[in-house]
Amino acid sequence: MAEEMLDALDRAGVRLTGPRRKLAALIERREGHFTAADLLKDAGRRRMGIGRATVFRLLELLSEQGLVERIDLPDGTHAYIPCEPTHHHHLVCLNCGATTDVDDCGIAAVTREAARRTGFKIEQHRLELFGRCPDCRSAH
Amino acid sequence: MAEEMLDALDRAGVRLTGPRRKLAALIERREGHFTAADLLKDAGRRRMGIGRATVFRLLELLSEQGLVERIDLPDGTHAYIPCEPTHHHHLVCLNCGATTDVDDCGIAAVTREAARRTGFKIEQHRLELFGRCPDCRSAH
DNA sequence: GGTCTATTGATACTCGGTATCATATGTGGT
DNA sequence: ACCACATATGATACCGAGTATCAATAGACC
Repeated sequence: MAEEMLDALDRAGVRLTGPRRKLAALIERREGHFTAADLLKDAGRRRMGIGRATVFRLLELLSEQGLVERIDLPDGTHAYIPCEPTHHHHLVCLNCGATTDVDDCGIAAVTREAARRTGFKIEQHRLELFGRCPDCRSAH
Repeated sequence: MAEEMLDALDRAGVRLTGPRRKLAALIERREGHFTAADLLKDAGRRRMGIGRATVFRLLELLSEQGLVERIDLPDGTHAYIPCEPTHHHHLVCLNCGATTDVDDCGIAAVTREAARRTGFKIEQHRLELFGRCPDCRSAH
């Protein structure tokens, strides 16, 4: 997956620098959602001298490429999650933070219906689902 | 609608103070979404001496009562919109910022399907729709 | 009106994110 | 393998949204 990110960066025509490689590796070993501060802490712990700005810059790049997405958690805070660059929605575990992607699932019909009722022309949507992942459910 | 807010505050057992009344009135005359800074500017223009903290405090109260909701715009910024205290979703005009509420529209089926596919137990969801409102569409 | 607690506004702070800028480093051409 | 030069970097300063603190104020109930 770090490969995937680096490929995407390459395709985007940006340089494959040391900090970017290291950060991609750190993102890879993360599970669930994470914040920029989390990444920075990871980097700091390993004494890679990576600057705050660099972290934000990479997250922005990756999010332009759709490999990472910024979501809004129910408590109002932001987090990033690694994901596939196709349109999809996120399922976030409220307990452990694990995330999964789900594709359409019938949203198209919902937006069509909402458009019909309101007269809006709907151009984008965002759907986020929150709950308990299978692991956290079974761990009673 | 300012009445509605004040009633709700009263019901919530908090005091109906001057600043709260004034801010409720300001929210009422807003159209579409707004930020805390917008409200503060409104208040400043009218030389009501209302503090920053007070604005945030009221928005928090109102959002606990479900009369205002904080949404995440596609550009990543936050905004508040006045709305009904029942569960619903928001339609936001990307052009003028107008908002409407829509209720279920078939989301329940979507979450059920997503739950089936992933094994998650879904407890909350957030759906935001963005597009062009009827007025902005007709204004070619 | 008086009392007492909730609320206020000023101020300082935190935290996520961005702008700036001199320095360092990939990259493509030779 | 080297060079040149644009791109990326990290330090630092900054910004804007939101929160904590706290002495002063003002609702609410008697």
